[in-house]
Amino acid sequence: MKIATFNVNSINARLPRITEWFDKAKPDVALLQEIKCVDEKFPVSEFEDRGYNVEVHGQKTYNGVALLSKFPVDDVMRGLPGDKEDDQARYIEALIMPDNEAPVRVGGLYLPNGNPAPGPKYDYKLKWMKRLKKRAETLLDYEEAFVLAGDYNVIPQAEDVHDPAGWWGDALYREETLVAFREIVNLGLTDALRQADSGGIRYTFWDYQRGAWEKDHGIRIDHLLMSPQAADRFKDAGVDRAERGKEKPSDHVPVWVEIN
DNA sequence: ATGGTAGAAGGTCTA
Repeated sequence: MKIATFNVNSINARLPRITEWFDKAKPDVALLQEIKCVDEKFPVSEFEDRGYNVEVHGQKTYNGVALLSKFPVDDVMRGLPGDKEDDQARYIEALIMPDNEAPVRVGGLYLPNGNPAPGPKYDYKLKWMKRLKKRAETLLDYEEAFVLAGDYNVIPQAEDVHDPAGWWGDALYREETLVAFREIVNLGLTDALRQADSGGIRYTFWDYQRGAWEKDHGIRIDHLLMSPQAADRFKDAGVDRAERGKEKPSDHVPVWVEIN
């Protein structure tokens, strides 16, 4: 089963790129972030026509996530538990039920950027990460295969950024962020890209500004974290880097994992 | 030392 995550930076602005990528990459499950539209404006039929079940957790202007699956889905959950005041659409989860493979639960997430740090937006990011940790703990208790994938807005370590010294202190790359991220990973999750043999670890985001793509000034912030039961089924993972060089691209590229 | 770009919405914010 191929599970992909892709921060599309507006589903409607990106529609030609996305449908083209779907037809080529053929993910079984796709988790999309920053769709930037309400549920009613999501181009559902574009994906239903390609054989996907479509689950959307939309929001006007900002954020918004979606889950697309070739297989039947159950237990769909919209929103990350743990804060009733939080009305930002950043999390969607479902149980994927293939016909002749074991089921896999997937969570698609758009973790808050958190800049400027320190400040209220950064506080929100750290709180959100604590809630995500809680959710991961709950899912681990089920002792089943799951993948938490999305735009984490976290640069895990120096090799994941072109200019570590320049980035240090940013909300994506500072001590409290890394501690919070490690607390989640250290529950027993495996970063899929780090398992990939060949060219697995690559950047997944290049800013639109300052010619970041041309200079390969990227960062790795889109991650797929696997539970032990999913990690045992790991086959391969990769980054569809070429998408960044196309016409009207997102500033992120798709990242995927294949499990048996 | 500031602004460079992109998107949605709408005359500004977020990234």
